Amino acid sequence: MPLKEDKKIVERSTRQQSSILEALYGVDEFKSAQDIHALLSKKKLKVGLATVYRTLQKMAEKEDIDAIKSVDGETLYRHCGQNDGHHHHLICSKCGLTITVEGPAIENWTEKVAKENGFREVSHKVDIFGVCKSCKKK
Amino acid sequence: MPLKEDKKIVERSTRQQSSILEALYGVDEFKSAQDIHALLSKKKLKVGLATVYRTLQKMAEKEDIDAIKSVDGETLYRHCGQNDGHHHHLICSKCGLTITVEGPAIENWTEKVAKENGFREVSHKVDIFGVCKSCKKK
DNA sequence: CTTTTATTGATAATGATTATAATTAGCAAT
DNA sequence: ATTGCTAATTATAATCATTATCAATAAAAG
Ligand SMILES: [Mn+2]
Ligand SMILES: [Mn+2]
Ligand SMILES: [Zn+2]
Ligand SMILES: [Zn+2]
Repeated sequence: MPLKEDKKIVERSTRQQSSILEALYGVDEFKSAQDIHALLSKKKLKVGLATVYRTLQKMAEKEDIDAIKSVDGETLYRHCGQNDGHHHHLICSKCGLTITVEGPAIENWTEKVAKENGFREVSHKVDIFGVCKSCKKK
Repeated sequence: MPLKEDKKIVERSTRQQSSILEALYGVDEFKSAQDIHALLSKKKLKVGLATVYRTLQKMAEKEDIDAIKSVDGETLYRHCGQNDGHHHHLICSKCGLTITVEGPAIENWTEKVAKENGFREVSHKVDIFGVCKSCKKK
């Protein structure tokens, strides 16, 4: 008789996951789990809050979406269509307008600083918050 | 009779504030409000938790101490003796070892990126997390 | 269809931070 | 030394985002 088979982790696709994905892809600002949940509710799509949290985290881990922490500690997610690799953000703290930026300059700098100090497995998070031009006018 | 005098906001010094200050100056790692509160309790110094929170925030606003957000969202404070101006940190996520670093490179970069995109009142927070040399050995 | 178990979701629990409101205590003037 | 003003403190309740539970549901495989 065969011993316990290797557990193979099966991925299952669900309507909930699709809904969440779709909702996030529909906006191009950073949104919190709560935001997305509210957004789905408004569309009469019933998805549990816990599921929204779980799904967004999982997608962020897989790097399918970007995650940042707002100034007041909330985790925000965003789908960054045009950009696959490592990058950073310039975010308007008034309206949420987000611009994706790349920077060999900082990449090199953090690398260098870390190396000089004998650090390994370094990660950095560089997000710039400010007020965009159109918000400045008001 | 004199009308109401200009309200002068008086700063009052208290034993609580001194205790908190002292506690923070005694360590050179980033500590949370809760950490400091526990630390004071251990020393039989009774200071309300709310007071610790308030005092640390106020000191951070005044730039007397540095504040960062840990990966899991906690606000951490540290007294950075040798450095007054704007700077960043290289932090060991295992042991908390913190190295203060300055970087004209990123300063210029963020400035440039912001300007190019018409952003104003920008602020950035660049903290590098990694594993220090001695932690790597273990 | 049946089995397996990943996934969901209602809800309770957590945990950091903040608000409240009554009490305490600097400090300048008397 | 005493008083008055009000900043500061503190115990406590309230918030609020996020996580843990765990029974119920439903993909995917056979
Ligand atoms: Mn980078
Ligand atoms: Mn800087
Ligand atoms: Zn804006
Ligand atoms: Zn270390």
